[in-house]
Amino acid sequence: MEADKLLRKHNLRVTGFRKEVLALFNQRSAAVDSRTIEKHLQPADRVTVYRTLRTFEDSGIIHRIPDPTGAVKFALCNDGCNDLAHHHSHAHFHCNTCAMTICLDGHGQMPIDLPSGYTANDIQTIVCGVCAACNRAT
Amino acid sequence: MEADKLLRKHNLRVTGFRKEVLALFNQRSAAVDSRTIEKHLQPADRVTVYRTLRTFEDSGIIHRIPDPTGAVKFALCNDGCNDLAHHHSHAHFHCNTCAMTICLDGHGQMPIDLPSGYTANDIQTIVCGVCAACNRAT
DNA sequence: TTGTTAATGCAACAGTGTTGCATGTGTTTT
DNA sequence: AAAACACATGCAACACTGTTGCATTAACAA
Ligand SMILES: [Mn+2]
Ligand SMILES: [Mn+2]
Ligand SMILES: [Zn+2]
Ligand SMILES: [Zn+2]
Repeated sequence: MEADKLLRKHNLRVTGFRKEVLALFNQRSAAVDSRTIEKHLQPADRVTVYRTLRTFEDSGIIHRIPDPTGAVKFALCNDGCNDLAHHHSHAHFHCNTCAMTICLDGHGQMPIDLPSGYTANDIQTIVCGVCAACNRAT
Repeated sequence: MEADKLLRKHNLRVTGFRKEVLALFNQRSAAVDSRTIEKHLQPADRVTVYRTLRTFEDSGIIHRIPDPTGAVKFALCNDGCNDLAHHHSHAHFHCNTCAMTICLDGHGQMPIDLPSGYTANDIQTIVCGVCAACNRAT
């Protein structure tokens, strides 16, 4: 979606920086971390990057993807997410070689037995392995 | 397993600090983070805590459990893990209320379709919700 | 018991993310 | 179009997590 429309739809002010961040998300197929935004949108203040990411996440524009190394990345939400709730049921893939992370759309979750008294809100699955590019390079 | 035997089995020197860390893991059913070890085993040097955790992880004594908030916790490996490889196929539960994390043993993983050329080594599943204690407290 | 090797403690540092506050900009109202 | 308002940004300072180098101490083998 057009950056202007997307921001207005989520009741956010349309600023140059936010449009640039959205453009960066759109031109990348992989998930993006704050450092990448900071470097790519020079000169970008680290604080502004973090606040923008938090605003986008709180508004339902992007979702947070922690990878198994402890790093945190973000990707655009497909649709239907807003300030009230995110609803994703997709897994993520993390490449152990190049650290790239992508969303894996289109498959459900296996039911999981929980101990008595426990309730589940959300199930997050991270598949770790080697991506196509890194497999070819081997 | 006895701390001494466990350490020797993994070719690690038996030190007081390592035995105390293992005792802490044994007396807790939930996963443990570095901060907890540091506070509980006063006076414990932060660097020593991190190096001990890394050594234990590299040796196959504990495994790393990143939770969706970005925090990292650790839990004892059941068995069969060593310095060459960890083999776990269990999910983890993270309580959104009290931030407690536990291992969920005894169930497999659903097969996941990957894009062409991608290969998977490991699948990590994190179930987020509310634990029994927090549900009762509501 | 002696010597070798590894573990620990301390200091300093890097990276990530946060807060307070002043200033600038987008949006709405008049 | 101008003014007023609310919010976004930039800067400085800080907290937290984790790492590295180096000197000292402790484990263990000979
Ligand atoms: Mn995703
Ligand atoms: Mn586990
Ligand atoms: Zn890769
Ligand atoms: Zn809880």
